[in-house]
Amino acid sequence: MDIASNNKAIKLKVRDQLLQGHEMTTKVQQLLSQDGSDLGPAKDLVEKILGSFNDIISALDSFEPISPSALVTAVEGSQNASCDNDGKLEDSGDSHKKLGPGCSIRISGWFRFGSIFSVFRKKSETWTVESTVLEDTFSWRKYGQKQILNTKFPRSYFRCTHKYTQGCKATKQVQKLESEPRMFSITYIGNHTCNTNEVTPKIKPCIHHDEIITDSEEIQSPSLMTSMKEEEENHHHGSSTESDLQLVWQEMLVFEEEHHHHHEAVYGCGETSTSINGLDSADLWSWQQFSV
DNA sequence: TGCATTTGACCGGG
DNA sequence: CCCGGTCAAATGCA
Repeated sequence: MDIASNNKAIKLKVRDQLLQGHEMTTKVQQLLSQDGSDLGPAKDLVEKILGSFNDIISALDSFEPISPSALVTAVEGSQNASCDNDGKLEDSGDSHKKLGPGCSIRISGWFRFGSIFSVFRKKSETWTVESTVLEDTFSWRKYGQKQILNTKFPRSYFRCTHKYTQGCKATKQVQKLESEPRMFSITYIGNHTCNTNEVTPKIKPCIHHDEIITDSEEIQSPSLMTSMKEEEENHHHGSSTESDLQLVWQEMLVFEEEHHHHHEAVYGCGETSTSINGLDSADLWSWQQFSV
C-alpha cells in the first residue's frame, strides 16, 4: 500500500471512530434527557466518550499541518470574539451561525458531533474553542490573570509547561462566556513545539462537566482516560503515528473542503488533568501537569 | 523544599 | 494614556 492510500485508510478509520462516538453520544444524550432515570452512569459515559473525541482531535490538532487556507475559516483575532450582554457573539467576520441560545459565531469547517464543544478553527496559529471543559492534552502553567474591560469574568493566561525547557511557545487564554457561564472560551495561540514524548504521562484528575460548571471551590477528580492513553502510546511508540496523523489531518481537512461540508464545529471534552480553583465570580483556573 | 499559583507591577501597542 | 499581555516576587500546597 502506498503512503497516500494508507493515509486515506487511516483517515477513514479516524472518521469512522469519530462518527461512532457521535452516535453513542447522541444516544446517551437522549438518555440524559429522560426524566427520572439515574443520570450518574450516563453522565460518566458521556464524559468518556467526549474525552475520546477530544483526545483524537487534540492529537490531530497538535500537529498543525493545516494546509494553506484549508477549509478552516480564518479567525484571526477570534480571541476577541465574545458574547455581549444580549448573548450575541461579536466577530468581525461575516459568516455566522447560531451557537446555542443567542450566540452566533463564525464557523469553521468541521464535523458535527453534538453540542458540547465548539471550535473556531483557523488556518494559522490562533484558534478559539468554546467548551464546558477546560482540558486538553497539553501541559499548561498559568502565568497570569486579568480582568478584561467590559467583561464579567477574568481572563486567565497559560503557557506551555515546557516553554523554558524546550522553548515551546504555545499559550492559551481562558475566559468564561458571559452569555453562557457554563462555557469557557479557550483561545490557543501558537503551536506546541515541545516534544511531548519526553514527558511522562501522569495519572491526573479529570474534570467532569458538572464539576466545572458548578461553583465548587476546588475541583479534582480521578482520570480514567489518561491511563488509557498511556497504554495506547506504549503500543504505538509515537513517531510514525504522529506523521500518519499529520497527513491524515491534512486529508481530513481537504476531504471536508471537497465535499463542501462546512459545519458547526462541535466535539467533546478532553481527558487531561485540570485543577480548577475558585470558580466563583472571580474565577481562577489552573491547569496542572499533564502530557500526551 | 520544590513546584505551581496568585497578583500587582511593568511594558508595549494603539 | 488605556488596555491587554507578561513578568516575577510572594504565597500556597503537597
